[in-house]
Amino acid sequence: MSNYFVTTSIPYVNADPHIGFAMELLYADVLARRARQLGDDVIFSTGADEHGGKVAEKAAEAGLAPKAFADQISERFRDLCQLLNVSSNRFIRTTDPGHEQRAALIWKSLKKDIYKGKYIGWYCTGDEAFVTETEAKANHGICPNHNRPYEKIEEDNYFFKLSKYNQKILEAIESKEFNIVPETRRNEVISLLKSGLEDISVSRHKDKIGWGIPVPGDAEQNMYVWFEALMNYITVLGYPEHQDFKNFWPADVQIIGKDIIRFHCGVWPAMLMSLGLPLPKQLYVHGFITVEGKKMSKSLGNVLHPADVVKPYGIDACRYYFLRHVPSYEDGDFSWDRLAAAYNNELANELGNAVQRTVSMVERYQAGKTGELPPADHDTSAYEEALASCRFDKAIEDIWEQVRGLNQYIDEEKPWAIAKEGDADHLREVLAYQCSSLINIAELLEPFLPDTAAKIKAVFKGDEVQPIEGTLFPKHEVKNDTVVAN
RNA sequence: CGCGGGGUGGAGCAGCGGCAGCUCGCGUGGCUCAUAACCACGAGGUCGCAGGUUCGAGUCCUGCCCCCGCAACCA
Repeated sequence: MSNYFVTTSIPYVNADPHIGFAMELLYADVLARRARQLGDDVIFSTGADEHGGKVAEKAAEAGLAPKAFADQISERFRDLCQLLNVSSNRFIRTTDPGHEQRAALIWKSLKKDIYKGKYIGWYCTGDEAFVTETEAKANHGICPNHNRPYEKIEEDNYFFKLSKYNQKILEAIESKEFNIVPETRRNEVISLLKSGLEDISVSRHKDKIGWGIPVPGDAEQNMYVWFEALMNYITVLGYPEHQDFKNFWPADVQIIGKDIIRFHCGVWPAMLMSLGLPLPKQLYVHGFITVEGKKMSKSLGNVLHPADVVKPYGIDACRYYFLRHVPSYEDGDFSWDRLAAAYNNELANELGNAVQRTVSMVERYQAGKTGELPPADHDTSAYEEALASCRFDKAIEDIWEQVRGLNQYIDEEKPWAIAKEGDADHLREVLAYQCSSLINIAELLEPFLPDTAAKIKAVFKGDEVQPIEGTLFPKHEVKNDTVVAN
Protein backbone atom coordinates (compact mmCIF):
# COMPACT_ATOMS: atom_id res chain seq x y z
CA MET A 1 0.00 0.00 0.00
CA SER A 2 1.34 3.37 -0.95
CA ASN A 3 0.27 6.94 -1.51
CA TYR A 4 -1.05 8.13 -4.81
CA PHE A 5 -1.58 11.72 -5.88
CA VAL A 6 -3.34 12.71 -9.10
CA THR A 7 -4.33 16.20 -10.19
CA THR A 8 -6.34 17.81 -12.92
CA SER A 9 -5.54 21.31 -14.04
CA ILE A 10 -7.69 23.91 -12.35
CA PRO A 11 -10.06 25.45 -14.86
CA TYR A 12 -10.34 29.18 -15.19
CA VAL A 13 -13.71 30.34 -13.95
CA ASN A 14 -14.56 32.83 -16.65
CA ALA A 15 -17.15 30.48 -18.13
CA ASP A 16 -19.29 27.47 -17.29
CA PRO A 17 -17.81 23.98 -17.47
CA HIS A 18 -18.02 22.20 -20.79
CA ILE A 19 -17.31 18.64 -21.79
CA GLY A 20 -13.62 19.25 -22.39
CA PHE A 21 -12.92 19.65 -18.72
CA ALA A 22 -15.41 16.95 -17.85
CA MET A 23 -13.21 14.59 -19.81
CA GLU A 24 -10.16 15.63 -17.88
CA LEU A 25 -11.95 14.86 -14.62
CA LEU A 26 -12.86 11.44 -15.93
CA TYR A 27 -9.29 10.60 -16.83
CA ALA A 28 -8.13 11.54 -13.35
CA ASP A 29 -11.01 9.62 -11.83
CA VAL A 30 -10.04 6.42 -13.58
CA LEU A 31 -6.51 6.66 -12.23
CA ALA A 32 -7.70 7.51 -8.75
CA ARG A 33 -10.20 4.67 -8.63
CA ARG A 34 -7.71 2.19 -9.97
CA ALA A 35 -5.16 3.21 -7.36
CA ARG A 36 -7.72 2.82 -4.59
CA GLN A 37 -8.69 -0.54 -5.94
CA LEU A 38 -5.08 -1.62 -5.62
CA GLY A 39 -5.10 -0.46 -2.03
CA ASP A 40 -3.38 2.89 -2.34
CA ASP A 41 -4.18 5.92 -0.28
CA VAL A 42 -5.33 8.45 -2.83
CA ILE A 43 -5.51 12.19 -3.03
CA PHE A 44 -7.26 13.34 -6.16
CA SER A 45 -7.33 17.08 -6.46
CA THR A 46 -9.13 19.43 -8.76
CA GLY A 47 -10.32 22.97 -8.23
CA ALA A 48 -10.71 26.40 -9.73
CA ASP A 49 -8.40 29.16 -10.90
CA GLU A 50 -10.12 32.37 -9.91
CA HIS A 51 -7.88 35.42 -10.14
CA GLY A 52 -6.93 37.58 -13.08
CA GLY A 53 -8.17 40.24 -15.40
CA LYS A 54 -10.62 38.15 -17.32
CA VAL A 55 -12.53 37.02 -14.26
CA ALA A 56 -12.69 40.60 -13.02
CA GLU A 57 -14.00 41.62 -16.43
CA LYS A 58 -16.66 38.91 -16.57
CA ALA A 59 -17.70 39.70 -13.02
CA ALA A 60 -18.15 43.34 -13.93
CA GLU A 61 -20.29 42.34 -16.90
CA ALA A 62 -22.45 40.29 -14.56
CA GLY A 63 -22.59 43.17 -12.12
CA LEU A 64 -20.84 41.21 -9.41
CA ALA A 65 -17.73 41.56 -7.32
CA PRO A 66 -14.98 39.26 -8.61
CA LYS A 67 -15.17 37.01 -5.58
CA ALA A 68 -18.94 36.67 -5.74
CA PHE A 69 -18.69 35.82 -9.41
CA ALA A 70 -15.95 33.28 -8.77
CA ASP A 71 -18.02 31.73 -5.99
CA GLN A 72 -20.82 31.18 -8.43
CA ILE A 73 -18.83 29.64 -11.27
CA SER A 74 -16.51 27.56 -9.15
CA GLU A 75 -19.55 26.00 -7.55
CA ARG A 76 -20.55 24.72 -10.95
CA PHE A 77 -17.21 23.05 -11.38
CA ARG A 78 -17.58 21.49 -7.99
CA ASP A 79 -21.01 20.16 -8.96
CA LEU A 80 -19.51 18.65 -12.05
CA CYS A 81 -17.69 16.03 -10.00
CA GLN A 82 -20.93 14.85 -8.51
CA LEU A 83 -22.70 14.89 -11.84
CA LEU A 84 -20.11 12.56 -13.32
CA ASN A 85 -19.54 10.42 -10.25
CA VAL A 86 -15.98 11.65 -10.05
CA SER A 87 -14.25 10.68 -6.84
CA SER A 88 -12.05 13.71 -6.26
CA ASN A 89 -11.41 14.42 -2.61
CA ARG A 90 -9.79 17.86 -2.75
CA PHE A 91 -11.18 20.95 -4.37
CA ILE A 92 -8.85 23.90 -4.25
CA ARG A 93 -9.80 27.43 -5.11
CA THR A 94 -7.06 29.95 -5.64
CA THR A 95 -9.09 32.38 -3.57
CA ASP A 96 -8.99 30.05 -0.57
CA PRO A 97 -7.18 31.90 2.22
CA GLY A 98 -4.92 28.89 2.61
CA HIS A 99 -3.83 29.06 -1.00
CA GLU A 100 -3.29 32.79 -0.85
CA GLN A 101 -1.14 32.56 2.24
CA ARG A 102 0.86 29.66 0.94
CA ALA A 103 1.31 31.37 -2.42
CA ALA A 104 2.87 34.33 -0.63
CA LEU A 105 5.12 31.94 1.21
CA ILE A 106 6.15 30.23 -1.99
CA TRP A 107 6.88 33.57 -3.61
CA LYS A 108 9.27 34.34 -0.80
CA SER A 109 10.94 30.98 -1.19
CA LEU A 110 11.38 31.62 -4.90
CA LYS A 111 12.85 35.03 -4.23
CA LYS A 112 16.37 34.03 -5.15
CA ASP A 113 15.13 33.49 -8.70
CA ILE A 114 12.92 36.55 -8.90
CA TYR A 115 14.24 39.91 -9.96
CA LYS A 116 12.81 43.25 -10.86
CA GLY A 117 12.87 43.98 -14.54
CA LYS A 118 11.33 46.17 -17.12
CA TYR A 119 8.67 44.94 -19.36
CA ILE A 120 8.83 46.89 -22.57
CA GLY A 121 6.09 46.64 -25.07
CA TRP A 122 3.82 48.29 -27.56
CA TYR A 123 0.65 49.54 -25.98
CA CYS A 124 -2.57 50.76 -27.49
CA THR A 125 -4.38 53.23 -25.28
CA GLY A 126 -7.58 52.50 -27.16
CA ASP A 127 -7.48 48.78 -26.34
CA GLU A 128 -5.74 49.40 -23.05
CA ALA A 129 -3.63 46.43 -23.90
CA PHE A 130 -0.16 45.44 -24.92
CA VAL A 131 0.39 43.87 -28.28
CA THR A 132 3.28 41.67 -29.22
CA GLU A 133 6.29 42.81 -31.11
CA THR A 134 5.24 40.69 -34.10
CA GLU A 135 1.74 42.06 -34.10
CA ALA A 136 2.93 45.64 -33.83
CA LYS A 137 5.24 45.02 -36.74
CA ALA A 138 2.52 43.34 -38.78
CA ASN A 139 0.33 46.38 -38.36
CA HIS A 140 3.17 48.74 -39.17
CA GLY A 141 3.07 50.27 -35.73
CA ILE A 142 -0.51 51.42 -35.99
CA CYS A 143 -3.41 49.88 -34.16
CA PRO A 144 -5.99 48.81 -36.75
CA ASN A 145 -8.83 49.09 -34.24
CA HIS A 146 -8.18 52.68 -33.37
CA ASN A 147 -6.04 53.88 -36.22
CA ARG A 148 -3.49 55.39 -33.93
CA PRO A 149 0.14 54.51 -33.39
CA TYR A 150 1.15 52.14 -30.62
CA GLU A 151 3.00 53.72 -27.74
CA LYS A 152 6.14 52.24 -26.35
CA ILE A 153 5.57 51.66 -22.68
CA GLU A 154 7.84 50.45 -19.97
CA GLU A 155 6.47 48.74 -16.94
CA ASP A 156 8.24 47.47 -13.88
CA ASN A 157 7.54 43.80 -13.30
CA TYR A 158 9.03 40.96 -11.40
CA PHE A 159 10.66 38.32 -13.53
CA PHE A 160 11.32 34.70 -12.79
CA LYS A 161 14.58 33.11 -13.91
CA LEU A 162 13.03 30.45 -16.05
CA SER A 163 16.05 30.30 -18.34
CA LYS A 164 18.22 29.18 -15.47
CA TYR A 165 16.40 25.84 -15.27
CA ASN A 166 16.04 25.21 -18.98
CA GLN A 167 18.79 22.62 -19.19
CA LYS A 168 17.84 20.78 -16.02
CA ILE A 169 14.24 20.49 -17.12
CA LEU A 170 15.32 19.16 -20.48
CA GLU A 171 17.40 16.52 -18.77
CA ALA A 172 14.56 15.51 -16.47
CA ILE A 173 12.26 15.07 -19.43
CA GLU A 174 14.74 13.21 -21.58
CA SER A 175 15.57 10.81 -18.77
CA LYS A 176 11.85 10.35 -18.11
CA GLU A 177 12.35 11.27 -14.49
CA PHE A 178 9.58 13.66 -15.52
CA ASN A 179 7.67 11.52 -17.94
CA ILE A 180 5.44 13.20 -20.49
CA VAL A 181 2.87 11.16 -22.36
CA PRO A 182 2.00 10.86 -25.19
CA GLU A 183 5.36 10.70 -26.87
CA THR A 184 4.42 13.31 -29.47
CA ARG A 185 3.84 15.84 -26.73
CA ARG A 186 7.09 14.91 -25.13
CA ASN A 187 8.93 15.52 -28.39
CA GLU A 188 7.17 18.83 -28.78
CA VAL A 189 8.33 19.94 -25.36
CA ILE A 190 11.86 18.77 -25.96
CA SER A 191 12.13 20.81 -29.10
CA LEU A 192 10.66 23.78 -27.28
CA LEU A 193 13.20 23.45 -24.51
CA LYS A 194 16.01 23.07 -27.01
CA SER A 195 15.00 26.33 -28.61
CA GLY A 196 15.43 27.93 -25.22
CA LEU A 197 13.17 29.43 -22.56
CA GLU A 198 13.22 33.06 -21.64
CA ASP A 199 12.60 34.50 -18.23
CA ILE A 200 8.98 35.41 -17.74
CA SER A 201 7.21 38.27 -16.13
CA VAL A 202 5.42 36.95 -13.07
CA SER A 203 3.66 40.02 -11.74
CA ARG A 204 1.25 42.67 -12.95
CA HIS A 205 0.65 46.21 -11.90
CA LYS A 206 -2.27 46.50 -9.53
CA ASP A 207 -4.02 49.12 -11.60
CA LYS A 208 -3.84 46.86 -14.64
CA ILE A 209 -4.85 43.61 -12.96
CA GLY A 210 -6.40 44.36 -9.61
CA TRP A 211 -7.84 40.94 -8.92
CA GLY A 212 -5.00 38.81 -7.68
CA ILE A 213 -2.70 37.88 -4.86
CA PRO A 214 -0.40 40.72 -3.79
CA VAL A 215 3.31 40.30 -4.25
CA PRO A 216 4.76 40.08 -0.74
CA GLY A 217 6.52 43.31 0.09
CA ASP A 218 5.31 45.27 -2.91
CA ALA A 219 1.89 46.85 -2.64
CA GLU A 220 2.00 47.90 -6.29
CA GLN A 221 2.11 44.45 -7.80
CA ASN A 222 -0.03 41.34 -7.95
CA MET A 223 1.25 37.93 -8.85
CA TYR A 224 0.71 36.93 -12.44
CA VAL A 225 -2.23 34.57 -12.37
CA TRP A 226 -0.54 31.66 -14.07
CA PHE A 227 2.42 31.75 -11.78
CA GLU A 228 0.19 31.70 -8.76
CA ALA A 229 -2.28 29.15 -10.14
CA LEU A 230 0.42 26.55 -10.74
CA MET A 231 1.19 26.63 -7.06
CA ASN A 232 -2.18 25.00 -6.38
CA TYR A 233 -0.67 21.59 -6.95
CA ILE A 234 1.31 21.89 -3.77
CA THR A 235 -0.77 24.33 -1.75
CA VAL A 236 -3.58 21.79 -1.99
CA LEU A 237 -1.38 19.41 -0.02
CA GLY A 238 -0.56 22.07 2.53
CA TYR A 239 2.94 22.91 1.35
CA PRO A 240 5.29 23.29 3.07
CA GLU A 241 4.50 22.03 6.54
CA HIS A 242 1.55 19.68 6.25
CA GLN A 243 1.98 15.94 6.52
CA ASP A 244 -0.01 15.39 3.31
CA PHE A 245 2.61 17.28 1.40
CA LYS A 246 5.34 15.15 2.85
CA ASN A 247 3.43 11.98 2.08
CA PHE A 248 2.01 12.72 -1.34
CA TRP A 249 4.41 14.93 -3.27
CA PRO A 250 5.61 14.35 -5.97
CA ALA A 251 2.35 13.76 -7.82
CA ASP A 252 2.05 10.42 -9.55
CA VAL A 253 0.19 11.87 -12.50
CA GLN A 254 -0.80 15.39 -13.44
CA ILE A 255 -3.36 15.76 -16.18
CA ILE A 256 -3.63 18.76 -18.47
CA GLY A 257 -4.93 19.77 -21.88
CA LYS A 258 -2.54 20.38 -24.72
CA ASP A 259 -3.10 24.13 -24.65
CA ILE A 260 -1.32 24.61 -21.35
CA ILE A 261 1.64 22.39 -21.98
CA ARG A 262 4.16 25.23 -21.91
CA PHE A 263 3.28 26.26 -18.41
CA HIS A 264 3.40 22.73 -17.10
CA CYS A 265 6.56 21.72 -18.88
CA GLY A 266 8.49 24.92 -18.40
CA VAL A 267 7.36 27.26 -15.68
CA TRP A 268 6.02 24.65 -13.29
CA PRO A 269 9.08 22.36 -13.26
CA ALA A 270 11.32 25.42 -12.91
CA MET A 271 9.35 26.58 -9.91
CA LEU A 272 9.65 23.17 -8.32
CA MET A 273 13.37 23.05 -8.97
CA SER A 274 13.79 26.48 -7.49
CA LEU A 275 11.96 25.27 -4.40
CA GLY A 276 14.16 22.21 -4.29
CA LEU A 277 11.25 19.86 -4.86
CA PRO A 278 11.00 16.80 -7.08
CA LEU A 279 9.05 17.02 -10.32
CA PRO A 280 5.80 15.13 -10.88
CA LYS A 281 6.43 11.59 -12.03
CA GLN A 282 4.17 11.76 -15.03
CA LEU A 283 2.35 14.40 -17.01
CA TYR A 284 -0.49 13.25 -19.22
CA VAL A 285 -1.50 15.66 -21.96
CA HIS A 286 -4.90 15.08 -23.50
CA GLY A 287 -6.33 16.56 -26.67
CA PHE A 288 -9.42 18.58 -27.40
CA ILE A 289 -12.89 17.52 -28.23
CA THR A 290 -15.12 18.74 -31.00
CA VAL A 291 -18.88 18.34 -31.22
CA GLU A 292 -20.24 16.75 -34.36
CA GLY A 293 -16.98 17.60 -36.05
CA LYS A 294 -16.97 21.25 -35.08
CA LYS A 295 -15.06 23.17 -32.50
CA MET A 296 -17.28 24.26 -29.66
CA SER A 297 -17.96 27.94 -29.68
CA LYS A 298 -20.56 30.27 -28.34
CA SER A 299 -21.16 31.87 -31.71
CA LEU A 300 -21.91 28.47 -33.26
CA GLY A 301 -24.17 27.77 -30.31
CA ASN A 302 -22.80 24.25 -30.00
CA VAL A 303 -21.23 24.43 -26.56
CA LEU A 304 -22.04 21.12 -24.98
CA HIS A 305 -22.45 20.87 -21.24
CA PRO A 306 -21.80 17.63 -19.42
CA ALA A 307 -25.32 17.54 -18.04
CA ASP A 308 -26.72 17.38 -21.56
CA VAL A 309 -24.69 14.28 -22.27
CA VAL A 310 -25.53 12.55 -19.02
CA LYS A 311 -29.25 13.11 -19.43
CA PRO A 312 -30.28 10.64 -22.14
CA TYR A 313 -28.20 7.58 -21.25
CA GLY A 314 -26.90 8.13 -17.75
CA ILE A 315 -23.56 8.73 -16.12
CA ASP A 316 -21.80 5.50 -16.98
CA ALA A 317 -22.75 5.68 -20.63
CA CYS A 318 -21.36 9.18 -20.73
CA ARG A 319 -18.17 8.11 -19.00
CA TYR A 320 -17.91 5.19 -21.35
CA TYR A 321 -18.13 7.34 -24.44
CA PHE A 322 -15.51 9.83 -23.35
CA LEU A 323 -13.12 7.23 -22.06
CA ARG A 324 -13.34 4.81 -24.95
CA HIS A 325 -14.45 6.72 -28.00
CA VAL A 326 -12.38 9.82 -27.54
CA PRO A 327 -8.83 8.73 -28.35
CA SER A 328 -6.68 9.15 -25.26
CA TYR A 329 -3.69 10.38 -27.20
CA GLU A 330 -5.40 12.59 -29.75
CA ASP A 331 -8.19 15.03 -30.33
CA GLY A 332 -11.63 13.49 -30.41
CA ASP A 333 -15.17 14.14 -31.41
CA PHE A 334 -18.47 13.84 -29.64
CA SER A 335 -21.44 12.78 -31.71
CA TRP A 336 -24.90 11.77 -30.63
CA ASP A 337 -25.04 9.03 -33.22
CA ARG A 338 -21.85 7.45 -32.02
CA LEU A 339 -22.96 7.73 -28.42
CA ALA A 340 -26.20 5.96 -29.30
CA ALA A 341 -24.30 3.27 -31.22
CA ALA A 342 -21.86 2.73 -28.37
CA TYR A 343 -24.67 2.49 -25.88
CA ASN A 344 -26.77 0.05 -27.85
CA ASN A 345 -24.09 -2.17 -29.32
CA GLU A 346 -21.42 -2.24 -26.70
CA LEU A 347 -23.11 -1.53 -23.40
CA ALA A 348 -26.57 -2.99 -23.92
CA ASN A 349 -25.98 -5.78 -26.45
CA GLU A 350 -22.53 -7.02 -25.62
CA LEU A 351 -22.06 -6.35 -21.92
CA GLY A 352 -25.63 -6.01 -20.65
CA ASN A 353 -26.79 -9.01 -22.55
CA ALA A 354 -23.85 -11.15 -21.46
CA VAL A 355 -24.89 -10.52 -17.86
CA GLN A 356 -28.53 -11.11 -18.65
CA ARG A 357 -28.11 -14.42 -20.45
CA THR A 358 -25.78 -15.73 -17.78
CA VAL A 359 -28.12 -14.84 -14.95
CA SER A 360 -31.05 -16.27 -16.81
CA MET A 361 -29.35 -19.62 -17.39
CA VAL A 362 -28.17 -19.92 -13.82
CA GLU A 363 -31.70 -19.30 -12.65
CA ARG A 364 -33.31 -21.56 -15.16
CA TYR A 365 -30.98 -24.54 -14.99
CA GLN A 366 -29.58 -24.34 -11.48
CA ALA A 367 -32.30 -22.58 -9.53
CA GLY A 368 -30.06 -19.53 -9.17
CA LYS A 369 -27.16 -21.40 -7.57
CA THR A 370 -23.74 -20.67 -8.99
CA GLY A 371 -21.60 -23.07 -7.00
CA GLU A 372 -17.89 -22.58 -6.63
CA LEU A 373 -16.35 -20.16 -9.11
CA PRO A 374 -12.96 -20.62 -10.75
CA PRO A 375 -10.38 -17.84 -10.42
CA ALA A 376 -10.08 -15.27 -13.18
CA ASP A 377 -7.87 -16.38 -16.02
CA HIS A 378 -7.77 -13.23 -18.11
CA ASP A 379 -4.32 -11.82 -18.75
CA THR A 380 -4.50 -8.22 -17.58
CA SER A 381 -1.04 -7.08 -18.61
CA ALA A 382 -2.33 -5.18 -21.65
CA TYR A 383 -4.88 -3.45 -19.43
CA GLU A 384 -2.28 -2.56 -16.81
CA GLU A 385 0.12 -1.26 -19.38
CA ALA A 386 -2.57 0.85 -21.02
CA LEU A 387 -3.51 2.43 -17.70
CA ALA A 388 0.09 3.10 -16.73
CA SER A 389 0.51 5.12 -19.90
CA CYS A 390 -2.92 6.76 -19.71
CA ARG A 391 -4.30 5.01 -22.77
CA PHE A 392 -7.78 4.76 -21.37
CA ASP A 393 -9.29 3.88 -24.71
CA LYS A 394 -6.97 0.90 -25.06
CA ALA A 395 -7.67 -0.29 -21.55
CA ILE A 396 -11.40 -0.43 -22.22
CA GLU A 397 -10.81 -2.17 -25.51
CA ASP A 398 -8.95 -4.81 -23.60
CA ILE A 399 -11.90 -5.29 -21.28
CA TRP A 400 -14.19 -5.59 -24.27
CA GLU A 401 -12.07 -8.31 -25.69
CA GLN A 402 -13.00 -10.27 -22.64
CA VAL A 403 -16.67 -9.36 -23.03
CA ARG A 404 -16.66 -10.56 -26.61
CA GLY A 405 -14.68 -13.60 -25.62
CA LEU A 406 -17.34 -14.47 -23.09
CA ASN A 407 -20.13 -14.24 -25.64
CA GLN A 408 -18.13 -16.45 -27.99
CA TYR A 409 -17.51 -18.91 -25.19
CA ILE A 410 -21.21 -19.14 -24.46
CA ASP A 411 -22.03 -19.75 -28.10
CA GLU A 412 -19.38 -22.42 -28.40
CA GLU A 413 -20.22 -24.24 -25.19
CA LYS A 414 -23.99 -24.01 -25.72
CA PRO A 415 -25.05 -24.40 -22.07
CA TRP A 416 -28.68 -24.84 -23.18
CA ALA A 417 -27.65 -27.94 -25.12
CA ILE A 418 -25.71 -29.28 -22.15
CA ALA A 419 -28.80 -28.75 -20.03
CA LYS A 420 -30.84 -30.82 -22.46
CA GLU A 421 -28.32 -33.62 -22.32
CA GLY A 422 -28.58 -33.49 -18.55
CA ASP A 423 -24.83 -33.28 -17.87
CA ALA A 424 -25.19 -31.28 -14.65
CA ASP A 425 -21.49 -31.23 -13.74
CA HIS A 426 -20.37 -29.93 -17.08
CA LEU A 427 -23.14 -27.37 -17.07
CA ARG A 428 -22.17 -26.12 -13.64
CA GLU A 429 -18.60 -25.78 -14.81
CA VAL A 430 -19.53 -23.73 -17.86
CA LEU A 431 -21.89 -21.46 -16.00
CA ALA A 432 -19.39 -20.94 -13.20
CA TYR A 433 -16.85 -19.86 -15.75
CA GLN A 434 -19.31 -17.34 -17.15
CA CYS A 435 -19.98 -15.89 -13.71
CA SER A 436 -16.33 -15.72 -12.87
CA SER A 437 -15.56 -13.99 -16.12
CA LEU A 438 -18.25 -11.38 -15.45
CA ILE A 439 -16.93 -10.73 -11.96
CA ASN A 440 -13.51 -10.21 -13.44
CA ILE A 441 -14.91 -7.88 -16.08
CA ALA A 442 -16.65 -5.90 -13.34
CA GLU A 443 -13.37 -5.63 -11.48
CA LEU A 444 -11.57 -4.22 -14.50
CA LEU A 445 -14.49 -1.97 -15.30
CA GLU A 446 -14.72 -0.40 -11.87
CA PRO A 447 -12.41 2.55 -12.51
CA PHE A 448 -14.27 3.39 -15.69
CA LEU A 449 -17.90 2.57 -14.94
CA PRO A 450 -18.20 2.40 -11.16
CA ASP A 451 -21.97 2.02 -10.99
CA THR A 452 -22.12 -0.67 -13.62
CA ALA A 453 -19.29 -2.58 -12.00
CA ALA A 454 -21.02 -2.43 -8.64
CA LYS A 455 -24.27 -3.70 -10.14
CA ILE A 456 -22.57 -6.64 -11.82
CA LYS A 457 -20.71 -7.54 -8.67
CA ALA A 458 -23.92 -7.41 -6.68
CA VAL A 459 -25.50 -9.92 -9.04
CA PHE A 460 -22.82 -12.54 -8.44
CA LYS A 461 -22.05 -11.77 -4.84
CA GLY A 462 -23.18 -14.85 -2.94
CA ASP A 463 -23.53 -18.38 -4.22
CA GLU A 464 -26.90 -17.44 -5.61
CA VAL A 465 -27.42 -14.85 -8.35
CA GLN A 466 -29.31 -11.71 -7.46
CA PRO A 467 -30.97 -10.57 -10.66
CA ILE A 468 -30.93 -6.88 -11.45
CA GLU A 469 -34.26 -5.19 -11.39
CA GLY A 470 -34.86 -4.38 -15.02
CA THR A 471 -31.74 -4.50 -17.14
CA LEU A 472 -28.24 -3.13 -16.90
CA PHE A 473 -28.55 -0.92 -19.95
CA PRO A 474 -32.15 -0.68 -21.11
CA LYS A 475 -32.42 -0.35 -24.86
CA HIS A 476 -33.32 3.13 -26.04
CA GLU A 477 -35.47 3.99 -28.95
CA VAL A 478 -33.55 6.33 -31.18
CA LYS A 479 -34.48 9.72 -29.90
CA ASN A 480 -33.87 12.98 -31.53
CA ASP A 481 -31.52 14.41 -29.00
CA THR A 482 -30.08 17.37 -30.69
CA VAL A 483 -27.26 19.42 -29.33
CA VAL A 484 -28.54 21.89 -26.83
CA ALA A 485 -27.90 25.37 -28.06
CA ASN A 486 -26.57 27.90 -25.67
C1' C B 1 10.48 30.36 -43.67
C1' G B 2 6.58 30.30 -35.91
C1' C B 3 5.22 25.01 -33.73
C1' G B 4 2.58 20.55 -33.91
C1' G B 5 -1.10 16.67 -35.43
C1' G B 6 -3.55 14.27 -39.38
C1' G B 7 -5.12 12.46 -44.63
C1' U B 8 -6.01 3.89 -44.81
C1' G B 9 -12.95 0.25 -47.51
C1' G B 10 -19.77 4.27 -46.22
C1' A B 11 -18.27 6.11 -40.70
C1' G B 12 -14.54 5.93 -36.61
C1' C B 13 -9.67 4.10 -36.08
C1' A B 14 -5.08 0.33 -35.83
C1' G B 15 -0.84 -1.04 -38.49
C1' C B 16 4.78 2.32 -39.28
C1' G B 17 9.70 -2.43 -44.16
C1' G B 18 7.65 -8.42 -45.62
C1' C B 19 0.72 -11.62 -48.07
C1' A B 20 -3.95 -4.54 -45.88
C1' G B 21 -6.49 -5.15 -40.08
C1' C B 22 -10.29 -3.83 -36.01
C1' U B 23 -15.21 -1.76 -34.43
C1' C B 24 -19.83 0.20 -36.43
C1' G B 25 -22.91 0.02 -40.72
C1' C B 26 -24.34 -3.46 -44.95
C1' G B 27 -25.35 -8.76 -46.95
C1' U B 28 -25.83 -14.16 -46.00
C1' G B 29 -26.07 -18.20 -42.72
C1' G B 30 -26.32 -20.40 -37.64
C1' C B 31 -28.35 -20.54 -32.73
C1' U B 32 -32.49 -19.94 -29.19
C1' C B 33 -29.80 -18.99 -22.86
C1' A B 34 -30.54 -13.58 -23.63
C1' U B 35 -32.32 -6.54 -23.95
C1' A B 36 -35.29 -8.48 -32.21
C1' A B 37 -29.93 -9.85 -28.37
C1' C B 38 -25.49 -13.63 -29.42
C1' C B 39 -22.10 -16.45 -32.94
C1' A B 40 -19.96 -17.50 -37.95
C1' C B 41 -19.04 -16.18 -42.88
C1' G B 42 -19.03 -12.47 -46.90
C1' A B 43 -18.98 -7.87 -50.00
C1' G B 44 -16.34 -3.27 -49.79
C1' G B 45 -9.71 -0.04 -49.88
C1' U B 46 -4.55 1.02 -56.50
C1' C B 47 -3.49 3.10 -47.70
C1' G B 48 -3.94 12.28 -50.08
C1' C B 49 -0.65 13.33 -54.89
C1' A B 50 4.19 12.88 -57.45
C1' G B 51 9.04 11.21 -57.39
C1' G B 52 13.03 8.30 -54.89
C1' U B 53 15.62 4.32 -51.63
C1' U B 54 14.87 -1.17 -51.43
C1' C B 55 14.53 -7.91 -53.59
C1' G B 56 10.11 -5.72 -51.33
C1' A B 57 6.84 0.73 -48.86
C1' G B 58 0.44 2.86 -45.76
C1' U B 59 5.26 1.63 -43.41
C1' C B 60 11.83 5.02 -44.91
C1' C B 61 13.57 9.76 -47.88
C1' U B 62 12.31 14.31 -50.99
C1' G B 63 8.74 17.66 -52.97
C1' C B 64 3.61 19.07 -53.36
C1' C B 65 -1.79 19.37 -52.13
C1' C B 66 -5.68 19.34 -48.44
C1' C B 67 -7.75 19.34 -43.30
C1' C B 68 -7.20 20.51 -38.00
C1' G B 69 -5.09 22.47 -33.64
C1' C B 70 -1.52 25.58 -30.74
C1' A B 71 1.31 30.01 -30.16
C1' A B 72 1.77 35.66 -30.75
C1' C B 73 1.97 37.40 -22.82
C1' C B 74 -5.93 36.23 -21.87
C1' A B 75 -5.68 32.72 -18.37
